[in-house]
Amino acid sequence: MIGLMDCNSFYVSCERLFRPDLRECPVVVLSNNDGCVVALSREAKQLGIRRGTPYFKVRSLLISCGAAVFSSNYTLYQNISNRVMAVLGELFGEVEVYSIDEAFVHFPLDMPGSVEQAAGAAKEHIERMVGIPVSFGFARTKTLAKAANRMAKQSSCPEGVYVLDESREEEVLRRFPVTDIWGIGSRKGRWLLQRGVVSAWDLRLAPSYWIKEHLSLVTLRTHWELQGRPSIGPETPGAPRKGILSSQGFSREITELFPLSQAVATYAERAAGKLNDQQSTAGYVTVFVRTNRFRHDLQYAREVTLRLDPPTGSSTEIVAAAQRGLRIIFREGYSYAKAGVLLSGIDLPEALQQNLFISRDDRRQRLELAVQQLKSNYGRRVIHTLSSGGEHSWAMRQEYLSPRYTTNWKELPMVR
DNA sequence: TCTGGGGTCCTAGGACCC
DNA sequence: TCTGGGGTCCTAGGACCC
Repeated sequence: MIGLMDCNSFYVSCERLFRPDLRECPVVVLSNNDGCVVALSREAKQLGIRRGTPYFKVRSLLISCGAAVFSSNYTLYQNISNRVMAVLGELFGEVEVYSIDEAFVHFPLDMPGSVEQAAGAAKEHIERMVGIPVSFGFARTKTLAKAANRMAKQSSCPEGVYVLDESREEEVLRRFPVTDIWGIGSRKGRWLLQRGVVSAWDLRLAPSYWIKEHLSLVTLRTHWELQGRPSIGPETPGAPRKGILSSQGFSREITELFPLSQAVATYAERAAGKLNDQQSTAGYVTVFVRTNRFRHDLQYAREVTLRLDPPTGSSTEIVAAAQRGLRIIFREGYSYAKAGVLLSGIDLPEALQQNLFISRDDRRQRLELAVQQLKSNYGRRVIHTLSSGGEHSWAMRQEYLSPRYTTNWKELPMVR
């Protein structure tokens, strides 16, 4: 059987780990720029707040209820996630990490006891070793395991473990809304509802040719998975990214070229850093800028893609290209709210097509290497291009950031 | 005042080939 | 009068995921 482990309200649980005083209290975690609510504790859900709600709309409600509010602290969450996955790996062997708070596991045939017992023990062990509450759903396929996991999170399942045996599939899927199935989003969900496909069981019974014709191969796989035929393979572990995006909204709108180009340089450098981490080169740089999409006046959004020939991993070349791009799309007279840099055409250097007409500058390569070395030893911001430096008055808002308890010597939790 | 960021895969359609 | 059939590769955009 395939199992899906999912951390309960993961970001909230990470914050609570170091703030046990918040265990009973409503807690929310905000997106970048403290924009939207992206994680909620059970108590916060009971206040009627939904994931994705803009913070400014619920701020007064949260304050009046004595809720704790946090900015996203990804450094902390990623570190806690690594710990959860490591413990999971000790218990189940191979783990397919699907997201920061989810992983698929297999129940090994030689494991003693029932699936329920093993998952229950694993849940307890993770909570004891790392301190994060998790849920397990087991079933014949990934899609069914996802559904089982959802069952495990319901109040009717206090153990937090749900094993969806084949014999129980019909009973469970008949009550399972089609719109809650993994792979059915809002668009397909609406389309299916209009045609009387209401439950997961309905989708399982629908004719395959009808699904293939009107929906897609992806939905056909979902349909097979609901029938118990595994159709979604494993993700390749450690596969290099095919596109690398760094973008961010500004904490205040920008009208001048200079701060905008500073921001674009910063994002380009961040993207180049991720590119270097996977030791690849990029063939294209896309730069985009846009005004506040929630405003009705003076909308402007444009992007441009420049070719890097030959492909490069050099942060200085990538920054320079991004700034060239910005000068092409920048227009005076607008208030910019967001910019971003996307790297694509990504390849490993071995696969690199050598450009016969341009010889690589050896000194520049040595410089790149030295810069990378410094960054990996002393942190990403220890050295940066001049164009990304200076004061970032537009920098992300993070008013409620918790300390990086587990990854920074200066921010270790104190026990008094 | 204030509305996230980062990915993946698939499909359709165009350009091009024989 | 009559205008094939089969491919590949690339890109943009859509839908979905967390």
